[in-house]
Amino acid sequence: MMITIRDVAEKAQTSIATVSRVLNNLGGYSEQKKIEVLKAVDELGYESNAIARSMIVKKTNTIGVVFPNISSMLTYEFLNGIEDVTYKNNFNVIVSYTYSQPERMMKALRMLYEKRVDGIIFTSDVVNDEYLKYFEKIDIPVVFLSTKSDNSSIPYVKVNDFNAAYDATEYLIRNGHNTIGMISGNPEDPIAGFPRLEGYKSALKKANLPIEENLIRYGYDFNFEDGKNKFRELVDTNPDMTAIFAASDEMASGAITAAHQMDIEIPNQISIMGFDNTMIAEIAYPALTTLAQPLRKMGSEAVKLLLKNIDGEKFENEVILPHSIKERQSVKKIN
Amino acid sequence: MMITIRDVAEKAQTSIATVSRVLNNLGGYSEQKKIEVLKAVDELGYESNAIARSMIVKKTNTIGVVFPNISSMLTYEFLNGIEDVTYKNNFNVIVSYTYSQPERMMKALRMLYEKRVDGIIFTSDVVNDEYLKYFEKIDIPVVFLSTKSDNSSIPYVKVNDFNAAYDATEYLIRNGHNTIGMISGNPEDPIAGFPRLEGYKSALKKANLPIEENLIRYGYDFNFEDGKNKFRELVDTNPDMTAIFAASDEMASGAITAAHQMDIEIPNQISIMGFDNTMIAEIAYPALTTLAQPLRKMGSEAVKLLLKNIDGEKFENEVILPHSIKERQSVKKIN
DNA sequence: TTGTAAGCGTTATCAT
DNA sequence: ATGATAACGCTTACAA
Repeated sequence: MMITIRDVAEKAQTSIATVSRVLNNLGGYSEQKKIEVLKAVDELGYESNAIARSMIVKKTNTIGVVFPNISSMLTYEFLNGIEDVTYKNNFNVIVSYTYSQPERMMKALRMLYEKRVDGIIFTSDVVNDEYLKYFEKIDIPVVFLSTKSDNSSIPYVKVNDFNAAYDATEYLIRNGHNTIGMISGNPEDPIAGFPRLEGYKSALKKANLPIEENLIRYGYDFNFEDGKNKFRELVDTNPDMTAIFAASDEMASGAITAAHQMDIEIPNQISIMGFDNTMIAEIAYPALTTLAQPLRKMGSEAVKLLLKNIDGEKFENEVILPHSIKERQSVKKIN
Repeated sequence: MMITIRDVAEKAQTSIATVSRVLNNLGGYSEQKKIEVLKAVDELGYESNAIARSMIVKKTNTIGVVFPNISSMLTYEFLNGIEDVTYKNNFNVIVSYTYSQPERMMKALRMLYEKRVDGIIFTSDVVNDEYLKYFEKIDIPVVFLSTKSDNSSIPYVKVNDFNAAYDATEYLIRNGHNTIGMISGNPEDPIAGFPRLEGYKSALKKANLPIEENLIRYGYDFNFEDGKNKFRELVDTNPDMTAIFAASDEMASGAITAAHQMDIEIPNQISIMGFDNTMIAEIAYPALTTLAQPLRKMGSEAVKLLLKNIDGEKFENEVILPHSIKERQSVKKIN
């Protein structure tokens, strides 16, 4: 049935030990043996069994990645960045979607541990104590991607969300806006919610602009629908508002769609600034000026960090990647 | 270090066989023993090692999914549909992106085989003989998702792309358009290219409309940029054209963006019809009327088919899912 | 009901 | 340079 190292050894008239040696380039065999073994491998079409190997070497060359229910685009970009470097390092990646449900997360984590993945990338979700305790228990390298926890020394890679939101807001101010609304995500979200909200407020304060609660609306999922609804609310109650900063491109594009429906011209009447710089920003009309996160790079850096950890090398306990402002057409410069 | 079934047996004062039995609910032990074992498991925090189990039972409860470089949105929807049912069935999924490069595909396939996945979902890519030969060799259940091969009896799940494109074009005709351009993908693509093109032509023919090569443009990646460029070409050389059918939402949204730049009103001057019904269709402005594929469902059906195959149950060798037309605002009815 | 022991397909240790 | 053989952590006959 399945061709094993034994079949190869037999065909090459040698022992399984020698076959293993040549297959793993360990040396300690004659050139002659090597040729015979390789020939047998080729003729039999033998391919080694990583499961059996894993048992011995205690390494599966597989990592797990858990995603909550975040934007499809974010997921895609992260995953691509991740897969790019795992591929180069001969690792595979198991993905799980958890929809931010703790039971689902725990089951996913347990399955990953059962399969003895060498490491885990935990993405964009809030980190609770149950997860941390489990990470501690299973003692597998973990890195947080676009999230972090103050109760843990697990390394993370992200942008500085506070600074990013500050810069985005400051960009609007610099371009002549002084009544700026915000479509925030869930303010309880310790990454994409609270810090971005605070960054917005901080930029306002720095410019001596008042912080009005009425100019702030809270979505809960950073999604298109939220953006649409919150835009309407914002416009209905803030006639003087000239710009809106949305905490995600999806929300920003929802806002733009709502604007079209309300016959409000973007950016002439109201400017909109997004966050993320996913493909959505380009597709929206007008195309979104947005705060760009290096999403793919965040993914690949997370894996690099994880692999260092797995290999027992020294690794950073935080990597903050630079953000930038991508100018397109959704913000009017009114200087 | 690692807690094994041995530790549990020792602590529970019994044999590893009995521990295994209660862990797997095999019966053949006293209630008393069961309690003791479970207690030991709990106290030690034992979690079984799927790798070791896989060696014996020759099943990893893992499937592999290979994606080419198709649209991020398609990938996301497929993967979600897939993961939904694997999760329910206690399977994990390993994803690989191949960028449609045969060497990369072969490496990915080999890695999946090395890890002894129980099945493979092969998505949206053209199937060459090398792949087919490898599938035959490794003798692992495979299902094609949104692709197929005439040289193979490997089962597939997809929509009927010819009919779908026919219906999309017929919809435009029915709504009063008679000079209809097409932004096709690569016509060599046996799934999203050729059949959709033929469906378009067939609908034209059926309505006694001429098929003009000048009304057809070929992108190569079904992407946004292609859509932009091909729209311009089409408009520049076809003053009478009132509608365009694009073979993907991404191309359609590219067309819309180009239209905005050229000050062409959609749908008043030109109607645009997309294909896929991804989130992009909703974000575009005007929102895309498009031919909807049940993407998530396609993913989940593919897994169901695969799992049946893995479990040795009877399975269909093709499942064609129904498509539909999702009306939004990008097509004008000029009756 | 329970335990002993033989694998599963590798790698790694130890002789030779 | 080579080959036996003992792990690895489980499941599963087979005995008792």
